[in-house]
Formats: sequence, C-alpha cells, structure tokens
Amino acid sequence: MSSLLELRHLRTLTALRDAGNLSRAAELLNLTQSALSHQIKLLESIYGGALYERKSVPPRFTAIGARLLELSDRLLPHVDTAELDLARLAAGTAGQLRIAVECHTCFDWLMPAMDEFRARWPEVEMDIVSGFNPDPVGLIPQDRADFAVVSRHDPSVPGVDFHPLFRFEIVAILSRSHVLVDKPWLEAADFAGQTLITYPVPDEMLDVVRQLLGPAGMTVQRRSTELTAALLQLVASGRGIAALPLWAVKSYLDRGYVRHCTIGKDGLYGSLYGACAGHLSGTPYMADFVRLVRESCFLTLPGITLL
Amino acid sequence: MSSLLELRHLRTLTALRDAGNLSRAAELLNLTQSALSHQIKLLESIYGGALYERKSVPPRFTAIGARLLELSDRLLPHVDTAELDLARLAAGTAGQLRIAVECHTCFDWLMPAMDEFRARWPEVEMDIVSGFNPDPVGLIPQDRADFAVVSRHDPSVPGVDFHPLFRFEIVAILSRSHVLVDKPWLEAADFAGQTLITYPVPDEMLDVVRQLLGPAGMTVQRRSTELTAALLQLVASGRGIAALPLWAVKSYLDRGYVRHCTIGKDGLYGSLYGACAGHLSGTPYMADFVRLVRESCFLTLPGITLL
DNA sequence: TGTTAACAATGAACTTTTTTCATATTGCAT
DNA sequence: ATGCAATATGAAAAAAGTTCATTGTTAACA
Repeated sequence: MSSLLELRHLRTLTALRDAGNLSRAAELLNLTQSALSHQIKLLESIYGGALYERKSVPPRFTAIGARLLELSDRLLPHVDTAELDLARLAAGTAGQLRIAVECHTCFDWLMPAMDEFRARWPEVEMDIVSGFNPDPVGLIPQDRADFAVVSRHDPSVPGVDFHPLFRFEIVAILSRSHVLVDKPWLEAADFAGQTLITYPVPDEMLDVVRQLLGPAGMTVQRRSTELTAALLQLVASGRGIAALPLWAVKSYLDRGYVRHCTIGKDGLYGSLYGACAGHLSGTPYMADFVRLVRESCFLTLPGITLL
Repeated sequence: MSSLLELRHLRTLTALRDAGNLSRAAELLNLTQSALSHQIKLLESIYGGALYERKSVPPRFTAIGARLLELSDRLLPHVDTAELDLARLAAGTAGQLRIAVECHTCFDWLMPAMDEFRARWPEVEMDIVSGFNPDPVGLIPQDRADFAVVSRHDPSVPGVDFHPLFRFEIVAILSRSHVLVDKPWLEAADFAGQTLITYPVPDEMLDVVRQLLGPAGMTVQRRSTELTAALLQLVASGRGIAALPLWAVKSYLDRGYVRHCTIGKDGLYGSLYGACAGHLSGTPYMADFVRLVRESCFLTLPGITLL
C-alpha cells in the first residue's frame, strides 16, 4: 500500500550515475548487474516511466530519474554521516592507522582516500610507514604498521586479515618507435635481450617475472627507479621496456608519450589487497577505510575491477 | 557488507514516537507489532545497543535511537515531497474533491486533514457539499460529490469504492446525576422511557438504534440538534441520554461536564468509511487524501482503531 | 496478593522480495 | 556481418520481512 521506495534504490541510482553504467554500478555496490536491472524495472513500474536512457553514456536521466537522484543527493550524505556517528557511538572515535606500501605508485590513489578518511575520522592517527619495505605485511605482526597494500593474498600469516581491493591489467610500455610496438601481444621470448625497467622491488614481487618470465625460465636485465615519470622517461628514450599497471600510465599513453602492448595473449593481470592487523579488522574505522579505498579507486582508476 | 539501514526502519522509529508505543505504531504502518519488534531488534543488534526504553510512555530514546530519529526527521519529509512530485509527474496535478459527510461531527477531524491536503495538492479543487445529506454515498454516482464519509461499507453500490477509515466506541452520555450513571453498562431496557438526544439523522443511521434498540424491538423518543456542544448541554441539564463517539466527547468527559457509560456488556462500536468515486479511487491525490485522513485521525482522536 | 490488561519479545512458519544464474536481446562499432 | 559491451529477462535460489501463536513482563487494581 504505502511507499516501496527504499534507500537501496537511491543508492543504486547514484551508483549508476557515478559508475556510468549498470554493470559498473553493480560492481560498486557488490551486487550483480541483473539485480540492479530488476530494481530499476521495479521503480519504473511504480513511477510509470523510464528512469534513464539506456544507450547514452554517461547515462541521461529522465525527469523521474532526475527527481529520484535529487532525492538521493539530499538523503544519502545524511545517512552517511548518521552511520558514521553511530559507528563512533558504538566503538569510540580514536585509534591509529599506520600505512605501509609495497610500491610507491600506490600513493597516487591512496592519497585521496586518506584525505577523505582524515576528514571522517579526525581522531584516528594516520601515518605512512616510511622507508623501503620489501615485505610490508611483515610489519603488521611487529606492530610497526596497521595496514599494508600488497599484491598477494597470503592467508598463512597469523593475525593478519586480507581485504581484496582490486584487479588491474599490467601492460608493457614501449617507446613509440620500439620494434615490438606493433605486435598484437608480447610473449616471454620477446623480452629476451631487453632491459626491464621497474620500480626498485625484488624480482619475486614483480608480476611479469612471477607470472611470465619466471615460468618461462627467463631472466632479464633490470634497471629501476622510484618515480613513474622517471621510469617512463627511460622507456621513451629507448633504454628498455617497462611492465606497469595500466592505471598508473594511462595518462602518458593518452598523450602519446609512450605506447603499450598487452602481455600474453589474454593479458597479464595483477591484484592488490589490503592487509590489516586482525584486531583492527572489525573496527568501524578500519572497515570505513577499506571501503573508501575501494570506492575511490574504482571511481578514479581507469580499467580496474573490484575484487 | 554495506549498510542495512533502510527507510522502512526510519519510518518505524518515527511511527513509534508519534504513536507512543509499538503496537500503535504498527497500526499506523499497517504492520503487526511483531514485525516492528523484530525490526527494532535488528537495528539494535547492528548498532550495538537499545534504541529506546520499553517501559516509558512516551518512549524515551537512547542516544542511538535519538540519532536515528534525527536522521528520520531530516530524511522523511524529503522523501514525502519527492514522492508527491513523482505522483504529480505521473498523473498531473489537477482534479476536484467534493466532500460530503453524513454527520457534522466529522468536520472536527476532517478540517485538519483538508488543510494538510490543500497544501499538498493546491491545484485540486476541494469543496464541501453543503446542505443536509441523508445519503451522501448517493451523491457520488450523481456526480455531485467525489468523497463521502459514511458509517457503513456497502459494496453493492456500483462505481463507488469504500476505503475503511477507523473504528471507535460509542458511549452513552449521561448527566452527572443521572440514575443510570453508576451501572457498569447499559442494556436496551435501560433506554425505556428515556429521551435519546442525537444529531438530526434518520433512525437507521444511528448505531445505537441499528445495533441495540432496533434488534431489541424498542423505540425511544428522540430529540435532535446539530452541534455537539448543544447536544451535551441538553444531556447535562437532564433532558435525556446521548449516544456519541467517544472521540467526539472526550474533552467534555475529561472536564467532568457530563459522564459516560458503556453501551452493552462489550461496548458499542461504530466504524467510518470513505466512499469515493471509482474513477478517482486510484488517483494519487485521492489515495493521498485517504492516507492523510486516516493518519491525522489516528494521531488526533482518542481511543480509535484504524481499519 | 492474585488478576487482569497492555505492551513487548520470541521462535517458527510463511510470504514476499531481492538476488543470482544462465541466457537472450539490443545497439554499436569494426 | 560479427563481435563486443551493456542491458533485459525468466526461473531458481537465497534472503528478508511479516505474521501467527505464544510467552514474558510490568503496572494497575480489586
């Protein structure tokens, strides 16, 4: 009899707008595309008209859809702050969050999430564990870090919980005139004789080595530097090939500074996980942090898939 | 994973506050007390504490409950206006609503609902069908009224839909010194020799006659007047007995101006229904009107039960 | 001090809604 | 045309939500 409208529907609408299409919205909400499609169909039957034009990207909303979206924008921020207040009521507002990363590039997307987090949890002390850490997960049991971004999910470490973050493609980066640049994809053999330009991390942390060169029994010469920009400068000037996350180099590719090539017939993919101290894993602020990271990455980084 | 909070929960909380206890809140929402109890239990498990103190009336909310209620107060008005906008988008905003009543007392509670309605649907022309109408339902097929408040549900009239409104107790009103005033309840025989003071409506519209005196084969002398105040003045000065809805005389009873007595061992109950033209029955504005009437009556009139 | 009445809680059965799964359809671009 | 990405759809499964029947609890009252 009375209204069937629920917050769920409003969250779907805003996710649709933010993500750009239903499938991506579903990913953002941890639901299936089908679920959202059914939801929208239901709303459309209630309000007697389409909510948005399916084809257009970004989605164009109809008057009905726009009115619902306007409502969402009014409501959801209040819901969010209320839930934040309630979480703080339940568990207190203080804590610490020392963050360690395996690879510097992560700061690109970590920073915005950290800024957002700082605003939401002003009384949680946030720090970056400085220095070079080949094994950031190891810092957690030593109580030198609370959260680490790592590329492998290793459930064997006791007292550490892993939260899946996202999956992304790793591509080979070549100079514009590189001989390999027009191959449809690169295989292990193509790396023979090339210099691999990387971040300064151990061999076994590199997905190209782990997944492609290692299994093929190959070793290549390596050269490393910390900054992505420096790394690409080396590639552009023909000193070698890099293998980097697509999201880290998208802007350089778009500008035509360097070119890229798929690694392996089906592409090479890496994943990232957030490792956190078991005793913090359930706290509201840690849960909120992980959520913020996933969300901001999904909306910011091109071509990634949430895990 | 993400939030489980839905508008449903917020509506429950505000209904609880408005209605004063869970059972009444359930009535307001057309749900069972059990449903709301389960809902609240769920919220309490999510937020880790009680939402309100069960015993106290009116309910005293805890910090958690109060925060949720604060959220409700922010959100629900927006939801309401959004749904109003959407309803108008779908069906247009104009229409007419000519209201007929069987009994004048109804204006007491009709007025506030009408005021509210006027604010919500400014382009619906609202009128009161004046004059004296022994059969208000009859005006609907004649297209002289769109909505009528009546005491009987008569599904045989074609083209007219009945919306149940509420049920209430009808009590006998006696002067403070009346001989019958200390009886635990009145039976048909007690009315012998008494004058029945009523609104000027035909015998068969009076619930006392229909349900008690008629079946007992009794007829009594009657005297009638339009205004409740005048009617009670007659009772107070010993000219006879009245049989009136408890809600209509509650304030006089509380002031001790007259006294009352249950009619029949289990009390005498009347009901009211909203009759409306079939072609308007499904329109958003008519649905909204019926809802407003039920809601405002429930919150305003003492001792009634929604149907 | 029982008795009753009103309100709330509870567990199980049941209903409805929501979600997924598997697959079809659609529109667009190559 | 063919393939691809996005969306739609129907049926099955899962998850909520609601009711029913009953039990606790409290307070008022004879």
